[in-house]
Amino acid sequence: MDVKEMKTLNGDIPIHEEEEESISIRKGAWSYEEDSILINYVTIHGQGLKRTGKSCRLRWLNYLRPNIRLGNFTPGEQLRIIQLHCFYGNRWSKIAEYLPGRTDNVIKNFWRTRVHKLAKQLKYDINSAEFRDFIINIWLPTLSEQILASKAHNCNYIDPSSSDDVPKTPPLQMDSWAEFSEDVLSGPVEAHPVSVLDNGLDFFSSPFISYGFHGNGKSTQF
DNA sequence: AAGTGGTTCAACCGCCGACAT
DNA sequence: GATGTCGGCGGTTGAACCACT
Repeated sequence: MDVKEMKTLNGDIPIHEEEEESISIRKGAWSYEEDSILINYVTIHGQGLKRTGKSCRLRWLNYLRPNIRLGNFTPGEQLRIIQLHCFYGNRWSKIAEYLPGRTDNVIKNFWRTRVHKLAKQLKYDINSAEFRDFIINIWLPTLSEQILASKAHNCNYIDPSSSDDVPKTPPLQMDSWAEFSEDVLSGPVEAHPVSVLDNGLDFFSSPFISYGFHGNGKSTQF
């Protein structure tokens, strides 16, 4: 049973999600009314799933709750993740606060699959200065180009991560980051295929987040 | 078509801190 | 203060899927 279901069991009118956020979580001893609600629910629905509360919670948070965003990360989201990871490290839940509708789990998966894979294929240590330079000098500028191209291509799209409700991306502590303007980071963002760049990078070779890197005898995708 | 290896991502695990008793 | 419970977090696993031979 999810939180919203519990809140409507009393026969009250359904609670809007905005209101839901403002309702404080009760702790401590259960009241008679709460016991009644729980008994009624189990009477109607049975004890239900052979799942732990922890498992149910995870399923709800990562997949079922309203406003969850599924699907591939946009260039803007990727840019923000990379930027935020430089600031917060592996604090995935913190990073997720800046990406509405995205969970810490999917961000973690993105980092561990796409980014680690890229580092491995380029034969860089994920924490090395060389890989950091690659990100700053090649990957991020390319993402920025894609974002700007998307802006030009689709003026009506609004990037959810740029809404006023989302915390601003924290300041980065590397000089190179200053080169990336707020204009790039705050504008509308959507993935669009981008043509081959003149430096030999072939980005967006698939409709999903998949890039090719050809150079120095290395060929990879991330 | 079948086998194999690589990739993705949802789910699980273990730890830790907060809180109630 | 001691103990137990629970939620949140980051790390890890494994099933499903995909690409290639």
